[in-house]
Amino acid sequence: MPKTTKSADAAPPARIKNIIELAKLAGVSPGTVSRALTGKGTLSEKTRAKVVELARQHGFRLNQMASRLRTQRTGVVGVVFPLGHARHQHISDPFFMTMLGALADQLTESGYDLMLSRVVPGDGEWLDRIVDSGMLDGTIVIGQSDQVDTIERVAQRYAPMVVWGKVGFGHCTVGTDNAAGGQMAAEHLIGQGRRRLAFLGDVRGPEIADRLAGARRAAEQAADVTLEAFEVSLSQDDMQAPIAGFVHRHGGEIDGIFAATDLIATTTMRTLREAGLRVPEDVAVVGYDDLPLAAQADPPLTTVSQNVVQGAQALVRALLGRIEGAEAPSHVIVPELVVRGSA
Amino acid sequence: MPKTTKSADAAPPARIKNIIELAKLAGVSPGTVSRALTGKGTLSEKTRAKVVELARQHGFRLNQMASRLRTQRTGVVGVVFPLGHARHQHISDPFFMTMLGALADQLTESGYDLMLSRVVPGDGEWLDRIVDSGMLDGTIVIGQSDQVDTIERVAQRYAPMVVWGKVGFGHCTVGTDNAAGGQMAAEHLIGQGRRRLAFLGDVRGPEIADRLAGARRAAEQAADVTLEAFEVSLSQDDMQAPIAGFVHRHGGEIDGIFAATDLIATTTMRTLREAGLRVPEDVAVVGYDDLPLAAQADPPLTTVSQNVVQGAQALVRALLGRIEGAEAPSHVIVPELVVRGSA
DNA sequence: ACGGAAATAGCAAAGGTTTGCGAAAATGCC
DNA sequence: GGCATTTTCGCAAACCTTTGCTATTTCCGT
Repeated sequence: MPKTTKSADAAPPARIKNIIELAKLAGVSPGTVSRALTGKGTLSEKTRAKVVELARQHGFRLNQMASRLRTQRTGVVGVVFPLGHARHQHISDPFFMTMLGALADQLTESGYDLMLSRVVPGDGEWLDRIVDSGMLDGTIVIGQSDQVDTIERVAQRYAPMVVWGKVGFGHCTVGTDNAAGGQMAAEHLIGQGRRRLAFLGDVRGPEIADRLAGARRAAEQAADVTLEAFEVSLSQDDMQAPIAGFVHRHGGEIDGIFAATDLIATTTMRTLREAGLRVPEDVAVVGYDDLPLAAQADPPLTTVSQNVVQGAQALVRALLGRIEGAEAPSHVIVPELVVRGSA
Repeated sequence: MPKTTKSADAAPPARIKNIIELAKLAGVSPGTVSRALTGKGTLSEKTRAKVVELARQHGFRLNQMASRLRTQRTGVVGVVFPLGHARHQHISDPFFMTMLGALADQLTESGYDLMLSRVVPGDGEWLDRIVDSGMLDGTIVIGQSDQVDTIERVAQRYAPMVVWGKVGFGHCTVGTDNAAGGQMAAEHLIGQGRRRLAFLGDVRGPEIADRLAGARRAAEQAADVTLEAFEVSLSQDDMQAPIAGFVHRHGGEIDGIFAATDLIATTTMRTLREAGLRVPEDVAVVGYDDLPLAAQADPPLTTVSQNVVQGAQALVRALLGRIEGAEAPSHVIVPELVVRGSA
């Protein structure tokens, strides 16, 4: 029977696969190993040190799946991007990616991991599947799309969920005041002397509808200003054609554009330029979101800032509160107009 | 004893919480319920339909945590971004975000969920903790940073892991030929008549070091071309100061810049412009990555494309192969120079 | 209607950890 | 040293599902 040498870091004899094997090795019970490794419960310092050291030597780590099953707590927050309308919108959509980055920074700092869950739109059960998966301590939904009913229904019975989007539904929401933001955008265009405005976007999402409503209000309050809305998909792949069509048919008639998102705005600016129209001289353009790409655009895009970082903070704070069982209220972020070169 | 009415969709009497309760309700055994709901094993169509219908009525879904514990298969792939050097680099780094978006699209299409795991750099155990968490079927590491040793060690014992970065280590890697890309960038600058070149980046990551090496090779092959390297952090927060210092001290001397990343390139262009230097007339700038922001920059950035989408495809394909137990080899992507306005 | 083959479903162990309860051991005090 | 108190640790149930094995039922052909 070969004696294991005691030389430091000799190859560990065999890989320990669970708490029971380690317990046997340490001469204690599995429960004690658990207490030593999780730091919960009370244990003598000597025993704890022995177990921890043994675990280190053998590279043993607790099986998370089992812990989580037992404790009913996962340390994972799900982030979902419903694609009700705009089916082609990818997860790589710039707004979602920006929000996701901010959320990831916030969540990891709070000790949570982040899971991007697959969303199969089409049936009304997608959100139920996610929240009932048993994998998540909480869920963050980015954007209501045309799924308000589903979200509302699930929120009835599932507390740890926070939604980014239009505030005012039954579920806990964080978002900017889209109507106010839309109004600011239109008022800025009007203040620059623009009189024939166009709105580009897809109003099936309630946030977008509010932006248009705000802009309408501004247009009505001003004298001799017209505002016409054109349907443009929010998805990068599908917006090209309607924008080209719009520029082709109406490019010469209008002098101010309010785009529902920065992505629509920058794409439109490029299309306008290709059509020989100058921004902002011939047509002024205002976007919405203030993504990093807005500042990088040429000319730099004037846009309504949603302040994504602040939004992510508010989302995470509200969600953590709800996970603890608190009654986190909805939260409205005041939008802010960022004036750059495009209008 | 109240009899439950049979009216369609009457409020479900009580929430079913596990397979056992449902089994009791259906008058079958738990095992049968499992077979009915997972579709595995063999079962009469009648029994299956009855159980599935009952589950639907009560909104019951299997507890994923328990299934996963039992089957030892999670359907989740971890994505990690090691921050060895460049501690301040956030998860919201544009390259990482772009890659993450492409990976998310790929993985969700293959039926996997994606988990962003928290990385506490500092000790050599961060990767062990992630792969041993028992939560993941596989792991994708984005960038080697200065953690090659750790990655190498873990790869020895943990097969389902694929790394984005420099190809040529022991672990399975997908990445562009950084030396070739660096050479292309420098050759382009030289071809434009530039003679006094600067490289901006942090060579502690092997990918970046290769880019510099490739550029060096190009400079040496040309007559009377100088190339000097300056250390600039890859992190958005920390690159400002060194770039400003570089422009201040050397802005007038050099006529061509090869930036290690698009982010460094665009930041440098902005700083140059603020210093009164014109791009590309006074100084030509070439980036690396070809992120979306490169096309949006002003002037549009000439850069070496890493083709992130193709890279994500290759990563996912290799990983899925390895999860199945296959021997997926490393894969080199040929970089491509994208000439735009900046050089 | 009967024998045998095939289909169906139940039983119970396994997957690995956590934790309330109680027993044993250690400590403190006189 | 003896008793009361506190600390420490083991036991076993619980978390919920999956699956190999086997017993039972169904079906088919004759």
